[in-house]
Amino acid sequence: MRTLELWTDSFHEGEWFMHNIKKLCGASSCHYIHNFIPSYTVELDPANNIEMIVYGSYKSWENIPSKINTLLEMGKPDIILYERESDEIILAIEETAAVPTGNQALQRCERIFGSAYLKIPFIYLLPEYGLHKDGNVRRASIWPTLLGLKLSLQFQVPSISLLYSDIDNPEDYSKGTGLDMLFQYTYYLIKQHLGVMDKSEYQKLTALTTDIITEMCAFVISQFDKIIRFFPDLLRFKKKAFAILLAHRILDKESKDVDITIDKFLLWPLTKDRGIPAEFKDVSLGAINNNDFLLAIDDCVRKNKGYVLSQGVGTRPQSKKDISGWFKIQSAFSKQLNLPYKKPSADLKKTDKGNYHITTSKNITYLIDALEDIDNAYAAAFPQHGLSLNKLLINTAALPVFLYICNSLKPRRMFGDPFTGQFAAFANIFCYSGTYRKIRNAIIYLPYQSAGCFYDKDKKLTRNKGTAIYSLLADIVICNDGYVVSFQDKGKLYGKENTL
DNA sequence: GTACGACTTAAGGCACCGGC
DNA sequence: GCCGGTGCCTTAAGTCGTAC
Repeated sequence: MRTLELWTDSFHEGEWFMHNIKKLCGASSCHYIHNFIPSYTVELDPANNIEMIVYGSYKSWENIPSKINTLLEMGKPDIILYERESDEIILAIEETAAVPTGNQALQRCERIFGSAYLKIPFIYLLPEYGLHKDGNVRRASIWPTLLGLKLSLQFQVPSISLLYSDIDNPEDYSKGTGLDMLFQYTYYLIKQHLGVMDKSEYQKLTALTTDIITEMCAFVISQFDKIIRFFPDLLRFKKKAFAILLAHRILDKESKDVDITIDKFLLWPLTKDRGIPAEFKDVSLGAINNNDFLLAIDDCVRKNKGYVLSQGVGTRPQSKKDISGWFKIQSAFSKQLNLPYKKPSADLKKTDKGNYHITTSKNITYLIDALEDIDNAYAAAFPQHGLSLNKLLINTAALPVFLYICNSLKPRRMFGDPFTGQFAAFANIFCYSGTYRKIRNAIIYLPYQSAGCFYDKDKKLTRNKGTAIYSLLADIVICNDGYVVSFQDKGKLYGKENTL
């Protein structure tokens, strides 16, 4: 009898998984190892029994397999299904009831990316409709679904998002197709992994995969215009042939693709190639708090050298007391590296309620046609360093740029949720082609974060979820006062001192 | 044009946990 | 006990459509 291990954040999630997967199987029984570790024997089909052991709370165990540890470095999925005998992760699952508001909808995307990057199948189960605290219903974001489709194509591994609930029953598991599809798909993946899948079941798996992709595409088509002003690949998303092709690519890794347009999947064009459509004309530019670098980037957009995608912008003001405390800690981080810390030259703008805006640029995502324009803006705003971004990024200097801004002031906050997930989603979607060919530079700008936040007391790059993701997806990070951490150069710090 | 309110965004709060 | 990292969730304030 083969034994599978269920690694979860809590026993509760393990029990939830077993409760649902058992429904698709024959007889089952449960006993407890050492009186507390649940071990199920499940009749997968009349010819195959399997044992499933539930390990709750990842960090409580000493024998955690190294493959699971590697996956956890890029974010913690709720459930990981693993077989020790073959040392293979069969599947990772993320399950949430969170209402999709703002960047929260993107906060789990680094897990989606991490799994696909490690060629591990991933299923994300989330509500299509959620009840917001204001009493109104919100519909899910398109970004996790877009990311899943792109990753499935790039890494030839299932990365799917499944939706539950409906508009009249927000957050209700029993509505919609998501929950049923999750466990049906899981059941097939287990059988496929164990090599006990017959031909008719493989056909059913193919049909199910095609259905899931069709639903993911349909969801994006019905929802994109609520979230972005422009969507680049609509025709493909409407074609059933694409769902069939992608299902085939995911399930039959030996197959040679015949569709040479895969590389152009979801390609975000240059302004100079497509011009500025009318819907971009009224886009909101400008800064709340003055920032020379970002004002120059806004100018690029005004001159048709790039565009922004956000629809509506947000600001999250903070109290004066918190702000001054965080500035002190940021300064201390800079001091550790003997760097200056530069506060904004003018006072932060005050809100009606007496808080202060920390927002610089109102948009946090820019797609800029040429690195040269970013380089010019950088050189004008931070002349003291004498740095050329064109030279720093010499291997990718010909590529356009995705610029991500995080105005977070609280030290090291940007390494955690929701920022890491948001960056991971955008960096993959904007900066890599359908065959995972790099097509844009990914540049992060953190106006308030000291470069010192990136290093420990021994001046080594800190190891956390943020730096793990940046190492894979970011080219450079521009920190406070223009100091640059280069992830093309293993986290080396650049500035006028040219130190680390 | 402006007032309103439904809706979106972007930031930290906070609970939990592990190391010291 | 405190402190820092992580991850789920809350919320200040801006946006934008609509009605007058």
